[in-house]
Amino acid sequence: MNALQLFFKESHQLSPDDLHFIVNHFEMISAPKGTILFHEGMVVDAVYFIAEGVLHHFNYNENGEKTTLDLHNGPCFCTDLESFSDGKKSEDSCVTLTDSTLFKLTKDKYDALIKTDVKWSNFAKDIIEKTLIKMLDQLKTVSTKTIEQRYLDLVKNSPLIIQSASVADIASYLGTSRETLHRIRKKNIFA
Amino acid sequence: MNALQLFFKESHQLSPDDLHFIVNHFEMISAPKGTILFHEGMVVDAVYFIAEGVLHHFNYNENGEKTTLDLHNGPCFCTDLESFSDGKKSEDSCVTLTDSTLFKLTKDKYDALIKTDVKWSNFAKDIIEKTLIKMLDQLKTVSTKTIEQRYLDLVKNSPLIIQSASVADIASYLGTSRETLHRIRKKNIFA
DNA sequence: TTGTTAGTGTGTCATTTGACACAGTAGAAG
DNA sequence: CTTCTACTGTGTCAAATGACACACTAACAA
Repeated sequence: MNALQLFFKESHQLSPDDLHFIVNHFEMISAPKGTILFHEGMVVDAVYFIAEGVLHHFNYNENGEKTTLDLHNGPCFCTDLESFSDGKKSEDSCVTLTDSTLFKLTKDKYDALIKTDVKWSNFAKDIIEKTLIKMLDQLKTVSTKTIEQRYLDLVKNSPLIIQSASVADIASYLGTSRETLHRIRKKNIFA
Repeated sequence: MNALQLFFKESHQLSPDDLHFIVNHFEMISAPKGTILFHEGMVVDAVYFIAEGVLHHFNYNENGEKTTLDLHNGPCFCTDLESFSDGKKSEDSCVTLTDSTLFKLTKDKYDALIKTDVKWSNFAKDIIEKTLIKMLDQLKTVSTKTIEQRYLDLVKNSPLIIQSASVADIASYLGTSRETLHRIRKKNIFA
């Protein structure tokens, strides 16, 4: 049983047949470090399930400065939803920071799946809803906790991200400068 | 035709019958300034459509400090999704800052609606998806733009929020102190 | 009227932060 | 091995920020 099946089995009650049916719509991809899932200017026509690996989701602001939007650590889904959903050109890019195992679901197959059965429409709704709850929580965390607290949480909960991403990218993710993150790290050598 | 019908008509293609059917599940509420939609500790068993009015969505962190999570300005939906979806006790509170017109959909009716027809399941999925895209954009804005830029955007796009919320609450929403927001306002008297 | 309360405007000051500069290091490529 | 490149570590300093303090105003109740 692969990571995708395990994820679906634990998060939703699906019969073995349903599990098999849904997983067969995904294509497994072994993506070495440095693989570009999508980049600025392209239409993102797939959603990826990250079974294993760390991914860097970023964009460039109007001054050409790189901003880290997210550091994904599987298992979780990853796409540019606005591009995937509306067919717009993406403003973001996403690259693997470690060798990764991904499962790709193309938009064609996704759309077909949604139309097949109420069950799959509700399935998609639940996944989107869970993602929204996660994002709302992230927004709450950003406005409530200090950068130091968030860094320590990251060290505790996602050591793989700390290992794989550069200080500059982590600093950008936390919304501070490379130097300030360095001060925080020096202060918390024990962590 | 009321604001809810107008919103649904513009955001989704619905037949007049469908429009009538869905809107009839909502209850219209005239909520004077100071009305509490939900508060910390209660299970939020309804989703609200804000037809008109400004609402303050906030919580208290572990130090007992009030943090503004959102300042809603209709037309838009408002609930504590995690509480509504999972039946958990809410950590947040939501209060009207102006006399408001709301449309309330209880969880019972929502659940029944979802089961009725694929159409309503997909309808809910689309609304949740749009909300998620909005939240992702908000998260991007928070990490990309300066507080001053965000304040000026707020003045430009949501003058009602600026008029209705206190300086302290807006500062908290932007992630800064009352005093720093005051400096920004002094610097931009023209705005 | 007089308190009372909540919110605003503003000055001072210590602290934090970001920007800049540069040395050190590790890994890749020749 | 040497060179190149990217990243890390670190010091200095000016600027931004938050905390504190207090006067002022408006709304409301006694």
